[in-house]
Amino acid sequence: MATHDSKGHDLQRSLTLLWAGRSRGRRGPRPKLTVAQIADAAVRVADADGLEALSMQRIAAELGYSTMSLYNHIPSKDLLLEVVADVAAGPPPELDGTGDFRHAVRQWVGALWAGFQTRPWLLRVPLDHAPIGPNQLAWLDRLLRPLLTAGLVGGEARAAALHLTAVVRGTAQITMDMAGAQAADGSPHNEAELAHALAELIDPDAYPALAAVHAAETTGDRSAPERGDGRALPVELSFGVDRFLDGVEAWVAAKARGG
Amino acid sequence: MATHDSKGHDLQRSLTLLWAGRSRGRRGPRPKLTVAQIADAAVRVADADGLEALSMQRIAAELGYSTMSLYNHIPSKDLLLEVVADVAAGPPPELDGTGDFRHAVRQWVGALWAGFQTRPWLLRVPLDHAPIGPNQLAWLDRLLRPLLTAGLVGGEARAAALHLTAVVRGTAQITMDMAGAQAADGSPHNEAELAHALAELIDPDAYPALAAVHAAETTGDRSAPERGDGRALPVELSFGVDRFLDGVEAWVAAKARGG
DNA sequence: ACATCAAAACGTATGACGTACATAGTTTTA
DNA sequence: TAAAACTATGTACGTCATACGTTTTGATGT
Repeated sequence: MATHDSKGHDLQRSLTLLWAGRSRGRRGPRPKLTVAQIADAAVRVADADGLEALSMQRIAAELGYSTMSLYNHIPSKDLLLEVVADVAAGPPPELDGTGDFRHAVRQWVGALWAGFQTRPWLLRVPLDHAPIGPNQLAWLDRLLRPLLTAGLVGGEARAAALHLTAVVRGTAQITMDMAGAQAADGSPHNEAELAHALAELIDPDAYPALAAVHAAETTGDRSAPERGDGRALPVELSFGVDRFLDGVEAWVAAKARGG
Repeated sequence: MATHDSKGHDLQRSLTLLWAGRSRGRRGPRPKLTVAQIADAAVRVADADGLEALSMQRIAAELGYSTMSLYNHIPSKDLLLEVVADVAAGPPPELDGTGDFRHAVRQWVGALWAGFQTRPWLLRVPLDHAPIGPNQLAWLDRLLRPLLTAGLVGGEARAAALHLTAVVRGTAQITMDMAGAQAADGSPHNEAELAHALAELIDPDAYPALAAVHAAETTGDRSAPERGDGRALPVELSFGVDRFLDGVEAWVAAKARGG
């Protein structure tokens, strides 16, 4: 009854594992296999064949060890995945510190987006608590810097950072999975086929707004929502992020005026 | 070689399954078991014990059928999950059409957020392509309406809708998973413990901005980022969404002035 | 140099999973 | 009534995470 089966969620274990704070007992052979090596191998496997191919057996094979040897260094696959996610995230980009906070934020967004392009499987890693890995924290820190210099105070900056992180994550999940699909085999259900198939389902009575938008995009009326102020951002993100930054700027300005 | 193993991604199948366009052959016994029944049972299981408990055997047991019977109505578990996700999403909320687009958008955001609270497992369902289920489309349509009346044109409204959907999804994923953890067993690693444990890891040299924000929030300096203009939205969302809406409003106003 | 012994590595085993396949059963049409 | 078309079931296979018991290893205390 006490053990609700429930995944451990052992925060302590997660932390020590993520931060490599191994206690290293005194006796016995020094481990030739390390958590870092295991995580690296896992990243290699996921990069090659996706997250669903990332089995303990596969990782062990990659390293030339037996499956169960891995469990001498990590307590479970779930915990390993946390480490893997942090390792795969890598260090955050260096941003321009030249005062233009919009530019810096856009750089950060672009870098995170690019990361998800490079490793789509990162989006499939189930996250079981707020990010606490060294790299995850570094990414967060890098985003907070321009937000703070822009004039946001603690709580606001935190909220804005959450907003931006969520946008990139969510947008990537929603828009990107299609890409993986068409590459799979020769089946040509590209964007065109989907658009066509959908068009027949969108009953203008049931979905008036959707039909209107769809119609507008099919004809030449595509009033391009890109732009901003020039610097490159993926189309899926630019409009939303730019509007958000407009709002943040206005907020800061209003605060300054107000006192 | 041609079959890259790759999951089917059979768009046609997905569509006909999602839209219940069963061809219903002429001969043979009328099926007593339907896709809808299976999906409902699946939702029941996921609601009760989470997505990881959602096995074909479990669904079959729930319905009193053998495991393999399910495969007479659905081609694979992946496809079933698509249907389940759409069913579980349910119909979108009715929004105020009283001209206040901000209010309507906030209502929508709040409803989606509430949905993810009610069914956290929806966030774990892997999405393999853009939403094409009836309910998913209905949600999208409902969001597009206030955005269009606000003055956004086709592509902009689409981008804004994507932005908002992504924000809610992403924010829910990032902030919410913690909640499930503490409920599991008696282990008391609540927010407090995590905050404490983290505090020791946040080296101000390595993470200056993060440390600053953290410090500001620990002392009484919590300049609350909530507010907006009063209507209830979850704290995690309100600041970001309100800033975004500010930006959208300004954008529309600028367009109106510009011609 | 040698004995000690914790830790590393390995092999085997278990139970759950998705689903291919062959079979048996049932109802509608010809 | 016979055949066709479809549903339901049971068995079987391969893969998964991981518990457990055994063997191997090599740094430490003597």
